[in-house]
Amino acid sequence: MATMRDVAVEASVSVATVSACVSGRRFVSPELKARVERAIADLGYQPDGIARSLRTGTTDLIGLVIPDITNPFFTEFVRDVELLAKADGYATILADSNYEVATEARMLGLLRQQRVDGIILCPAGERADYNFAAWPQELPMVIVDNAWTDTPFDTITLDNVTAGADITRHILGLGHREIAMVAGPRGNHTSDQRLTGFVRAMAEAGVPPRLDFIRHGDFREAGGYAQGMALLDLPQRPSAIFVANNNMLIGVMRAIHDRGLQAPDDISVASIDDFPWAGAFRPGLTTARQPVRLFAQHALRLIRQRCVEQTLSPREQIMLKPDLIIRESVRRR
Amino acid sequence: MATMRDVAVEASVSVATVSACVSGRRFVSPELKARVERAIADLGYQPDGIARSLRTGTTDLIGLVIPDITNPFFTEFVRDVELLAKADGYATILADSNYEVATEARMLGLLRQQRVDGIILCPAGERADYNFAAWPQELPMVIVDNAWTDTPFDTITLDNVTAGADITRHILGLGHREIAMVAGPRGNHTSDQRLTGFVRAMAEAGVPPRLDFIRHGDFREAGGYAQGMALLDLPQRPSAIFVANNNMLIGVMRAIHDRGLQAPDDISVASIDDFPWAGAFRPGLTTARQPVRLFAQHALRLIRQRCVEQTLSPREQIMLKPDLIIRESVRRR
DNA sequence: ATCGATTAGCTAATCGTTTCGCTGGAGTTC
DNA sequence: GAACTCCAGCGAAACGATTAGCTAATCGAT
Repeated sequence: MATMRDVAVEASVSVATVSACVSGRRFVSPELKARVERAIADLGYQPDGIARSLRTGTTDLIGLVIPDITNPFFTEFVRDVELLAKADGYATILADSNYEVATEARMLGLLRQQRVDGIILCPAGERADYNFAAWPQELPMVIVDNAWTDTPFDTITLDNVTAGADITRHILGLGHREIAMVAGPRGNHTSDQRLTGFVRAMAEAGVPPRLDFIRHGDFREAGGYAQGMALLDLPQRPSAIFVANNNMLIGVMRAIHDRGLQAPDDISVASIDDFPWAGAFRPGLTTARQPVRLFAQHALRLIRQRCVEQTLSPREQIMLKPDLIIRESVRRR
Repeated sequence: MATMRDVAVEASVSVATVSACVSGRRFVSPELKARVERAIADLGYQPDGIARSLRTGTTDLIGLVIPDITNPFFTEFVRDVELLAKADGYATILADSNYEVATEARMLGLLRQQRVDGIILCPAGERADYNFAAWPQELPMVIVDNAWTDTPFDTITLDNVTAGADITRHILGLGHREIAMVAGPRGNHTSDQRLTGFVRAMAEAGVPPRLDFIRHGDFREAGGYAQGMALLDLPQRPSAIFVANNNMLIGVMRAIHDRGLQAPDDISVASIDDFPWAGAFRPGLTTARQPVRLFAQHALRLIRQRCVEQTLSPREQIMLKPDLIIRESVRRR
């Protein structure tokens, strides 16, 4: 590989001048510039990003840590982040924590070592698991999606209470009273909020939810399947199921299928998180869609801001509203 | 941030000794080791990966370039690559080319600048668009999925002809004769191969395919929808449609839905590429599944191999068989 | 005692950039 | 024409690790 020194020799100038040409930060006379550019082309020179990073202290890399890229919400989020980052001249290091807090911690450490310019974290677990007192304050991090309120970091979340309440009100509005919920893991912040929304909307309607209609899954398909099965096998099964996320929804749909039932004829279904083909199959699924693109935009804006700003502005806690997308999976009762 | 020098001062040893402790490559007496470790803990020191990389010439980073992360095949592939890479101590830089050859080229250049240890490329376009003569031979690259045969690189692909033929034979075997195909873009290698398999199987069965039953989409949902619509609106519509990939399948399903038809009652459907919830909806979709995990394993094995090996072993061209997954979307005729 | 082998730990060079601060010639002002 | 200011271009010092090569201490063998 040709280095800047090689180019300098070839063009009979100093390395400083080559650097000036490449970066364009200093004026170089047209004559020398032409010589340097020729030499660069002749040698096929490409600047070494590592050396540059060492000197400048900036890598143009951002770290993106998510719990499960297979979940369409995160797939979409990764796509949007990568797209916008690229447009800003950043590359993205992707790390999938597989919902394991230990893995997540390892990856955060690794990103720190790689000297990324900023980190976007969609946490796998709960507050108690983290020790952010020791976090280097020159490394901006923004927490997206599953954020608790008392971190020192910027956060971006869905208004999960509203999302849960909106879906529940929609189901209630179509005449259902026997409504079950497949929530996420007990103690998970996001799950708790969505459950709160459900309970609140039910209370408003004067329909206290039955305890055995509230079940906790794992935010993955298997959990949805298991909890869906449990609900369907109840002596008196619900007339509608509200599922707390997309993957568990898939599991619930499979359970309904396996019990020889049809949605929405035999049982109605709705969930939080939209996905690209939620409308492509029968039944088209009614969902509360998260504004994923906005999540990505805010996250990158915050990182850029924190990277350049001198005086620390107060942290932002952004909470965005869901969009209710009504398709066919909840039927009037 | 504390540097190695700070640690050295704190522990009253030389930087060389600190380095020896951290890397474990040299023996250090227990006494000094303890002092160094104390200092590291006290200062919260973390080694600087950038500086290390500059010196050692290795970044423990691999680049992964794909055309569309939203496509479940690539989502799964990204997940597998990242998972296996992580286990090997590599981090993954993700780049989505959005099926644009120019973007892809930009990202390849960027990865080169970042001095990644290896690149896994799922090409967006065709051979003609690339100039790999100038590729630095110390940077291993393996081409996955949409690979042409005359590159200097290792390649890993599905046996696309077999996949196309398998699906077609399955449809033929259930009594269909009026079979249409929604292929990918004209001139795309993968698409051409799948089409070849289709034509070959039809010819074997003595059923020459009708020309207006062969249509070219864009490997994305919109194209599938458009071509599906065109097929459904034909005066004599086919009894079965073979779709060349998953995303176009979604589009075709939507077209069938929008025309008030049902699969497989009114029309049968099958495709290449499985996806996680292909079986979760009605109808469960019959597909030829690509062995994604194997793709990832081979790709990483090849990169590791090329990174350490002294003498250049001949390039490998790996071609793997699909798994036919029969569900309900093709009905006996 | 002396020599050589062994070894823990240190000094300093190195990786390839960026950038501070200097130099020397050209242009401007009296 | 002396005294100034400019400014293009250069030399050399960072950045923070790794590591080759050296030093000095220890030990055993002669």
